[in-house]
Amino acid sequence: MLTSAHGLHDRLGYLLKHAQLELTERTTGALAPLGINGRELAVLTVLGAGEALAQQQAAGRLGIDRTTMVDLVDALEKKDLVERRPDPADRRRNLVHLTPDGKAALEHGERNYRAAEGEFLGALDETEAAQLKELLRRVLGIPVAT
Amino acid sequence: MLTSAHGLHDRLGYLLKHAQLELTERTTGALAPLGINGRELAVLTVLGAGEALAQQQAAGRLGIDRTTMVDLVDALEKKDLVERRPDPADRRRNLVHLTPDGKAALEHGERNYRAAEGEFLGALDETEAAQLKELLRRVLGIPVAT
DNA sequence: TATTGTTATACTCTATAACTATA
DNA sequence: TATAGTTATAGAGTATAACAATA
Repeated sequence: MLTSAHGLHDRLGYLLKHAQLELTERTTGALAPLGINGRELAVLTVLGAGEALAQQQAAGRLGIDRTTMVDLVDALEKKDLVERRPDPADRRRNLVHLTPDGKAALEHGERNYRAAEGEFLGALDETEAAQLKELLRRVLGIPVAT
Repeated sequence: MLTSAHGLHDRLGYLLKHAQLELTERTTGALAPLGINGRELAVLTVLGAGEALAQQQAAGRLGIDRTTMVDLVDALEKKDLVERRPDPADRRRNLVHLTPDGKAALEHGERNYRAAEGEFLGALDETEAAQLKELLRRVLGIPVAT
């Protein structure tokens, strides 16, 4: 049984699953002092990237469902990190704005997230870490940022 | 807004999540004709690696809970792919054996899984694909197979 | 008619606590 | 007392279907 677990450890599904589990654990811990989790930081990130987005636009960028977005925005609004405002141009839409607290949570969260990710990638040097991300982006068909 | 989604696409959590989602979709489709999914193939893999394992041993290798393993073995047993046999040396334990059908499902499933994984990694050449896996193994602290 | 947000509902994966039978 | 398996239950995260308001 020389290659006992080889079948498992050569499987990309296993590697991705356990990488995600461990990374989530680390980032959740790093964000807990801010009262948010990784999913919420991701929402704040897309909302803070440019002008305010409607819920469905934000959901699209995150690759989640619009019904899932409702609860996420609910939670962030309850913490006063975002604010729903009806779009004057199309009153079916809620434009979701970051509050000052939300902008602060985004900034601090971003820093804490980066630190946690860096620790998770501790076994790799910076070139290798960048390489890992680049390979994943290429697999997913995400164009290289210029 | 040149780097519009940069904040997201540079985040390992986002990349891992979406890689796993797409890979799961592909492998699920590739295994569906065999009547199993990726998790079940993983169980068959650890059970087929050497001598029969108790449920809790198999759960440990997969990194899942023993209570989760119960339902997985239930499902596989219902499909006649595995068989629970009390361990004569310790009758609290169930040794889970692959049936002939289970061995066939493992072999065919392994082939289909590899094919699906290969398609998912289609944007990479073989060296890069191996590199991606190796980087993930190092991050997870999985020793290199010799 | 079509779309945005919402609600209700359900399904998957997971874990915790309590039970049973064995040790 | 401790452990393997089981059961009941509950919590995330997700999606589908149906509804109200608006386009």
